[in-house]
Amino acid sequence: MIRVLIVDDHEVVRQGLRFVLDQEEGIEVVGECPDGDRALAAVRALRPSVMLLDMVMPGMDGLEVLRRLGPDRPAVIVLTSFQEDERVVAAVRLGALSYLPKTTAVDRVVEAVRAAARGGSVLEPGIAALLLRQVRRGEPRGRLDALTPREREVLTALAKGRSNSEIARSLSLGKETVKTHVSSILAKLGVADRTQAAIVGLQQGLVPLDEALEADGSQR
Amino acid sequence: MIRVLIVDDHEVVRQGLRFVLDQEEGIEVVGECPDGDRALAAVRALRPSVMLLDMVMPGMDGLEVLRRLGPDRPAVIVLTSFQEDERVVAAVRLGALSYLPKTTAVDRVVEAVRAAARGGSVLEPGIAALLLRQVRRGEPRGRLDALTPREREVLTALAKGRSNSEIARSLSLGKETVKTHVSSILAKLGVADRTQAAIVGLQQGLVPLDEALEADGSQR
DNA sequence: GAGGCCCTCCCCCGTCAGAGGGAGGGGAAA
DNA sequence: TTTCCCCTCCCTCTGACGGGGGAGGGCCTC
Repeated sequence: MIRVLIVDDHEVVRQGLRFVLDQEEGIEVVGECPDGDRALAAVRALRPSVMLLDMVMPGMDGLEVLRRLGPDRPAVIVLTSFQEDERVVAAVRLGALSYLPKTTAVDRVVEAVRAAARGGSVLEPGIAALLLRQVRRGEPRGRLDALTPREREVLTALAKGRSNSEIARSLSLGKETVKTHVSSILAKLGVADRTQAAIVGLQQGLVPLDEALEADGSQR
Repeated sequence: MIRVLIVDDHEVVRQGLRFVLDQEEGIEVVGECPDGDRALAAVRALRPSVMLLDMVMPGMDGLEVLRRLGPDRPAVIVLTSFQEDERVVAAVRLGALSYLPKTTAVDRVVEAVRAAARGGSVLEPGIAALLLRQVRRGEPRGRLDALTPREREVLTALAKGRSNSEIARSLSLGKETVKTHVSSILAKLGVADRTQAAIVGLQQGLVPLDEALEADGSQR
């Protein structure tokens, strides 16, 4: 029996997936979660063998969930609306077995679930092309891996267009500390200034482009 | 009987919606379409009273469908993944009755369908706030049409991560001139600094995100 | 011709950003 | 324990950035 956990903030999507998967033999949907926090808890509690994971969620997004999964993790299939996203590569690097756009036919989703249970992958043509392009471009070196967690936080804020003192305020730091972090970020990323660092952060999917300037929580 | 047409390129979403709506009394799903062309044909052929319309679709998108609907149109409920989008306003202006994020609970979707059949609207709090904000101030930031051609050129270079003097060199200008252009760009876009301006440029597609840091023309 | 916008360059001036030091505390690994 | 890295804050200093102006020339429209 393949135990599946569905993680998606859209209720219609969860119901649709459950409806489809429950009709399949040998597949059992053991849980649904609308966000990342509950997903991590559900993984520990339910021990699913396969997790269908949405990338875009309020609060903790799919990438963060992937980062925080322990070593004893389920096989992860990422199911998302965005193909052109740089986060495809990031997700694969973080251990996702399959990366399917939501436009995928339901048969393929079922196929991916069965493949994932065996450690296999299902690749849509569009995704395959994107991955190949990334590999070909060489040195995809998820350059963000060199950053410490704190630096990644700072870069996230920086990629949203915030100034040093705004970042300091939002992270409850002195602005000198922020400057220190920014300096090492620039050095590690090999870029010249904060604008270039912001671009790298956006390219690596640290912040979705369309959320980049929206003041989260506080307003500008 | 409320005759519903579902338009969405995601099969899981269509199945989920059909599953939910078919369980409701007085509601009948008369058709599903994966794209805009077939949606327009289905509207003519099936005469639905309510249409659930996705914004993001390959080929003709939701806005275009709204534009091309004749006067004898079904009540339209837009169902999409994007809240922060300026397309919310555009869709409402084009006659959409309700604009629901896909995170909406299924009950609310059913409610919206029944309301739409009577010509009514269902507003999610997030969308309501967005519409109010839009109404309150005419144009938000991000409009590149206010820029002069030269300013757009400068913003393009800026969005690639270049400094003022690099921009000056690449456009054969004095750097004081570049500063003048940058200042009016910041003013017209309503942003605080060059990083935010770069983000706007990237969001507006002035530079494709994956070409942002590549030195233009030559590589690396 | 006069007014308007755009492009170009110039000035001053204050602030911010980034480089290059140092330094203390904590935690993990040797 | 020592060692190393991370996080935090501090200092100085330079140059870039960005907000005020102004000014001349080109082009179009009225």
